[in-house]
Amino acid sequence: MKQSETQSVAQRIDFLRREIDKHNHHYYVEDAPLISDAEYDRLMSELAALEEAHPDLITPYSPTQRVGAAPASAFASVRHAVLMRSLSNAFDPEDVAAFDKRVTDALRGAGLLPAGGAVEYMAELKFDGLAVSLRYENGLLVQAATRGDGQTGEDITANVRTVRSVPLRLRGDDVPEVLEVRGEMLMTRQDFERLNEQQQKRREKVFVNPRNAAAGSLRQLDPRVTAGRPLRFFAYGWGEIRLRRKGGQVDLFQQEAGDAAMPRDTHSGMLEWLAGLGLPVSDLRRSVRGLDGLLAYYEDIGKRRAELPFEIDGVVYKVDSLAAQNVLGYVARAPRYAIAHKFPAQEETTVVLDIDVQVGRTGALTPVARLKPVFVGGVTVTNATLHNEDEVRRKGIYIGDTVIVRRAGDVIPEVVAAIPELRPDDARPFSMPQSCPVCGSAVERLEDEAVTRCTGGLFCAAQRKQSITHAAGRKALDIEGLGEKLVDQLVESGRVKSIADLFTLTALELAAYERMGRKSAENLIKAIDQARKPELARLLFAMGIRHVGETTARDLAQHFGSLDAIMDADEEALLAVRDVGPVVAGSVRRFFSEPHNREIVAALRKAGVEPVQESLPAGGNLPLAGKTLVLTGTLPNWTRDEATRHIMAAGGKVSGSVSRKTSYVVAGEEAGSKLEKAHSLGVAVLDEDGLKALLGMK
DNA sequence: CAGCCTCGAGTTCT
DNA sequence: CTCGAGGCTG
Repeated sequence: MKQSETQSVAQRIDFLRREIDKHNHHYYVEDAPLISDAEYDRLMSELAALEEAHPDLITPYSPTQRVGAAPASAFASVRHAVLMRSLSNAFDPEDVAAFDKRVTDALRGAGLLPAGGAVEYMAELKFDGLAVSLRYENGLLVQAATRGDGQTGEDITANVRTVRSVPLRLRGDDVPEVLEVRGEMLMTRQDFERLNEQQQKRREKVFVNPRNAAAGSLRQLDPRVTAGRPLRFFAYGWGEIRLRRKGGQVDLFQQEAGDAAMPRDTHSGMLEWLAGLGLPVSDLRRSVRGLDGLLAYYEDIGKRRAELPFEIDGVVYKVDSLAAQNVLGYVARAPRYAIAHKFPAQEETTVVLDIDVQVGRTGALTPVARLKPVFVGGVTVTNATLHNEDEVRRKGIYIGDTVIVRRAGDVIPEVVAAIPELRPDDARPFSMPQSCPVCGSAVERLEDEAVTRCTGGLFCAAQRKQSITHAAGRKALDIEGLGEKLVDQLVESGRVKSIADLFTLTALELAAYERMGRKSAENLIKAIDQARKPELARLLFAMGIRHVGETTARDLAQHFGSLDAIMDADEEALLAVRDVGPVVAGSVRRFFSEPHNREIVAALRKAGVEPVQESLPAGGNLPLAGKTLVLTGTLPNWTRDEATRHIMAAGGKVSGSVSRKTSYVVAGEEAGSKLEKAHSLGVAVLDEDGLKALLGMK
């Protein structure tokens, strides 16, 4: 091969590497790709082909060489040139106030802060991932290590090289001779879920949370496995830094923050400097002033926590001036110039004391974990549903196990997984009882169904109680004052056997029950009396027919117009209703062919209960006709029901789940997964004002 | 027949 | 809110 040709191949290879590095940076660090994935792939394959033809030109810093090393048998240990410290924690505003006061006093004492002046801080996210240290020499990534005990960590260079947001080469001409970057490895929630789906398909280990997934991925002995894991990196600090003067001479050697001649003189400036070298730095960092600034940042991030693509467990405050940091120094292993302000944990471990079985309105037996009380997500959790038998098995939960409990974006606590390593010898597996724990009737579990049911029907006190509570509910007959406790008494005394019996109660009679004064008894009778003219749809829903919920009840009421018509409808007539198939039709048919249920209807009528037909929304040009909306989070002024009423009055439909067919998602405060889904499907998102505007109310 | 879209049912804590 | 399951659509 001729000299000039080799020369031009080398030039082309070099050009391709620089191009690919650039596009990597825009894609993974700036989050703003300049070219399509296909174009990127073309560059990569051209480079790979050239390198294959000219193996002598391959260097370890080529983008094709991210997966280089062969599987290792163990991780070597690495001594950090500069200690990797931990942070002290603040759990409430008082802790933060104490921190700010300590800092303010110390800096005033040192003459670095005028009297009355507030401290400048840099506030940033506290990522819930793994702390790592990256060492660059002359701009090239030479080593990556876990935090370990802060002094010594494990060498995970081969794995970290596969992470695309970690540059193998720093950008720019003026790279330091040595730079140790400190930061966090993590996985986004979306990537975590995708990975788990994949793992499940391959019948491999499913991870409990993004943090564990990130940790597990970095601890792979085979870097090829790590390469398939979608890890991200964010830089937030540094260890050793050696800059060079023009001409290549080393200018300074930095170990501790605040030494005289760092590349920048503030923490925020340092992070910008790191970003300038091509390292990913979160753009949710802010410069703030004084205690108020710190707490405002905490609040702001807390609100946005659910919509962040990755998990955080708090925020971190650092005194911004490096000179001030230096004055403040360190206590034990933690700097005095910084503190982590933690959010209430969203995940905790606790112990399953027992697994009880509850019986629902339809007879469904639900296992419920009784937990050792644990504070998670801002509340103390003592119970958590385990849904059904299969779920308990799938999660491998034994009574006595230590388990991970989560209270994620939503409200309802969930047992995520058991930790089998902590299982005591006397732990015992859970099994569904053979008979109903309330009435003793046999239980059955139909093939292809996940739930086990009590066959006792209304003979079962649990089912009687639950069906009456259901009928009194806000979306059914809306009888205020008929709570669970009172229903328990009424059913246990035998006075109330069905919803019809409610309408024969007298105030005098009621006053005899526990915790029922004369006044509240009279109020309840008034509430019951108001329920004598229910909308047909509400009455139908109140009856608790299997497979007939709020929506189906409304559809049936609208289609048939009267209770008699529905009671007498045959299967064929029922199937003509939209969204009613054989299962629902059969269920309605069976319910009303049951003499017992027809008796209840007769008794209701005798007690003066007569359904009224609801009025349909007026025609004309309704602004939301044909639109489907989904509500999530808490709106500033309207309750969920109020918003629903307004939307329905405008001809719109309100649905519970977001799909491509959703016209708008109306998001309020603390919106959860539905908002995320709306973003990922590209569905338009409104706030309350936006909704009002659509309704023509603004 | 598969895949999508909804609905129903059960649940926690203050 | 989430899961399971019913019903409809391509």
